[in-house]
Amino acid sequence: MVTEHLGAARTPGRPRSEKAEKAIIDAAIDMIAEGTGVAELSIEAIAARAGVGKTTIYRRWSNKEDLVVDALATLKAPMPELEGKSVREDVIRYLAGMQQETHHRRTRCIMNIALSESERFPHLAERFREIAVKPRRDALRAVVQRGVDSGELRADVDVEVAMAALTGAMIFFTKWRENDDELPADLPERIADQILAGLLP
Amino acid sequence: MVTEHLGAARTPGRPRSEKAEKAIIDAAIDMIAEGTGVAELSIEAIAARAGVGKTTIYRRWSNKEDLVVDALATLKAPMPELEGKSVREDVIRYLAGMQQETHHRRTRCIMNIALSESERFPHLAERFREIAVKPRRDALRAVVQRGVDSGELRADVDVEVAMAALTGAMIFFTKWRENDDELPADLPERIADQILAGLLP
Amino acid sequence: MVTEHLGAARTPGRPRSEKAEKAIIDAAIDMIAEGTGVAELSIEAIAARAGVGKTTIYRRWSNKEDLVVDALATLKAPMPELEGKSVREDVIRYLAGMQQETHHRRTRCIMNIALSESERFPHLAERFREIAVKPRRDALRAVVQRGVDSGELRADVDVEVAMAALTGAMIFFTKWRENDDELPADLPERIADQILAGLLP
Amino acid sequence: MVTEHLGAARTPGRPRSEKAEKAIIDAAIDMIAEGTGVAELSIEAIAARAGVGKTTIYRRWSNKEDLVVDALATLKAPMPELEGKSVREDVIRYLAGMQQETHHRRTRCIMNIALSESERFPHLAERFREIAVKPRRDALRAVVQRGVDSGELRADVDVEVAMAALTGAMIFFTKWRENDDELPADLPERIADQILAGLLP
DNA sequence: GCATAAACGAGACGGTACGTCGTGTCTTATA
DNA sequence: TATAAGACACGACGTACCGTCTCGTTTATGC
Repeated sequence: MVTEHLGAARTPGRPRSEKAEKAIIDAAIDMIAEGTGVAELSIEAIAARAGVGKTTIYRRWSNKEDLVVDALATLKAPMPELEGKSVREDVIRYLAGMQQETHHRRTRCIMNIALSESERFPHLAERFREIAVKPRRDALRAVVQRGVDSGELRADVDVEVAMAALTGAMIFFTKWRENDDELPADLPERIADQILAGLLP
Repeated sequence: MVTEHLGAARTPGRPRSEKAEKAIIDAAIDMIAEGTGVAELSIEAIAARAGVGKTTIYRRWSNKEDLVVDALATLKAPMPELEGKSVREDVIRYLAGMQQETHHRRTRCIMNIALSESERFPHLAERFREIAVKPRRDALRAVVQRGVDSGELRADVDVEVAMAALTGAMIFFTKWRENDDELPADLPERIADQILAGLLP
Repeated sequence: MVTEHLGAARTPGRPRSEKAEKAIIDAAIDMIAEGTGVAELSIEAIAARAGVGKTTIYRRWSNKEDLVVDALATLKAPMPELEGKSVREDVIRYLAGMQQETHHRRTRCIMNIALSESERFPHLAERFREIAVKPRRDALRAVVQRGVDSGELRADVDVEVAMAALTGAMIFFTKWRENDDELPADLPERIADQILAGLLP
Repeated sequence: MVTEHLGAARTPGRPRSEKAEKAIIDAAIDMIAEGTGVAELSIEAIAARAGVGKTTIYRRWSNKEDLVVDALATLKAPMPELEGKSVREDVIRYLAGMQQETHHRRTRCIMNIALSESERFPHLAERFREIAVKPRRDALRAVVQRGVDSGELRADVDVEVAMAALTGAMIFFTKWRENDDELPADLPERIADQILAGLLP
């Protein structure tokens, strides 16, 4: 890469079509967003939808998984702004962001895929963590750490455990709630306040 | 069943073989435990492994999901005893139970299946919640409620949120930890203490 | 076969569908008769035309060639009656039969296939010889031999060479004539008479 | 072409490479000689074998058949000398030539291709007739005609039928003999004598 | 000598057919 | 009536070539 301007090697033959690549990824994302599971995704269908020969897909990705990984990578995960005045405010905003994401069809599907296929498609899961989970985690960690540093939170707070409790609680409600009722609107506040305050009298 | 000895109506023809049924379910469980995802589970393979015709499977279950549901039902989820002297002790024991389950290959696979396929196989998820999640949830709820009633915990504790925080934190570590290092042995204590104490000074 | 009534082995499972088999062979024959060469014959197309899964074809024949062999076998080649009063009359009738066969679309196609694909599909050629060529050859040999025996032909006639000359001459006109003009109607007589009479003065 | 010496327009750009052309034809011939049927001949393989791009082939020939036609044209068919003293001698020499050709691997393959693919590749067949069949046919016709003119043969001999009988008989033995035994060495004599003498007493 | 322009190798492109596998249904003989 | 065995129509798999289409490079001339 560094030496490219010095006459770096150029592969001979016709270069791969970026248009085709985009069409393939778009088709895959659309189908996933429409509810097709990764396992149900057929290369044949993606090719047909993208108006592309199957070979053009196999030339780029040897697995369905690799394709989906690349597809996921194109999805920019919008991040909530967490520059609030207090830890409580930021945490609530963060949790509210999580809660809201379950409403957007596209985000929800992608997230579900990422979460639910992780066991079977480890590459996929890892990549998802990298592009979607990690930035959020880092943002939340910064919020908590800032609280510890400023004295807003206790000095002996275990940052990782605190993050796990906050995030885990919301995920728990989102994914394993017992009925399909809408989540209460004040859930972020309730989670934040309770974890901040603790359970002890 | 109960009235059978009274000469009640008996369906004519050859009765279904319990042996076959057991063989099918065993085969399915084994394959899942060996890492085969529900989607990858092929009826053909189950039949071959169980030494059974495919018809014999389809006669009993109309689809793969129903089969897996029944297979799951045969797995008795051992519950930790939560009759400890304090809320803290019980919570730690509960979390430790969760953590340990991730070590047993079989339990882990089953749990992963149940968790990860929930989106695509809703019946399966529901059934799993019923036989595996609910009893635990109830047990934990009882522990927390007991704490509230006894004054060991604050009176205004939101029991559901507390449960979500405790369970969610552990799941978070179990499923979304950043590296594959062994979980620290004192994780249950750390989670319990932090959530009990809260984050505020 | 002979001992079948004594309790011969019966393969378990659903027996192969004769209807499907017939549909496949019919489809193949039709496509060949319509001018599709053996090499151009696609299993996919045969299956579609026969309303049959590809597997059903592959289950029966491992090669396209084997399929065509069996297809050919179902074609009964009608034989001319050769019970005439003289060798000359029988020979002319025989040659006229050959000439006529080139007019019937179906017969012609089959024959062409058989002849033209023989190099690449040896099984096919062998089978064709067996069911189509040999009976005719035998019939002609009988005619010539009868002539020798009866004194109608010379005693020192080389029967095989005589047959080759007669049949070969007609094939030569049929397949390698220089233009596509219709063959003259009196060709059988001309060939027969000339070969019977010889070239010497 | 005609005006070239007048300084006519010369096509600009790089001229076609004769080397490439030769390499392509050689590759094609080799593959045919090795037993590959025309239908099995893949342009891809020819290009690879010739070390040439596929475009270079398609630029010269619009289809496989045209390529093979040109390939065949490069094969000079050696003709037997037929300047013998008698018709009998020349005919025997001619037939012996046919018989021998079936021994040379290369000749045999080419001939087989030409014969067997004629139905499906009409251009090919026509060209083959032109470069390989017609000269021989003409030579044989001259021999027979010479016999008729000189009185060595009967005046009323049908030259075309005589040629068909002679050539056809040999082809018949060559291509449709019942077993794979070696052809008898005296076959040319036997055919010639029998056809010259006729079958009648 | 240097621009022009076609031919060149390489290889990607949209397709079609390949032969295999798994689906869920069906059809046998046997229990 | 249930069973095992296995055939059935269907549809997706991943591969091989098809004939076409870019690429960057090479190789002849004509200015």
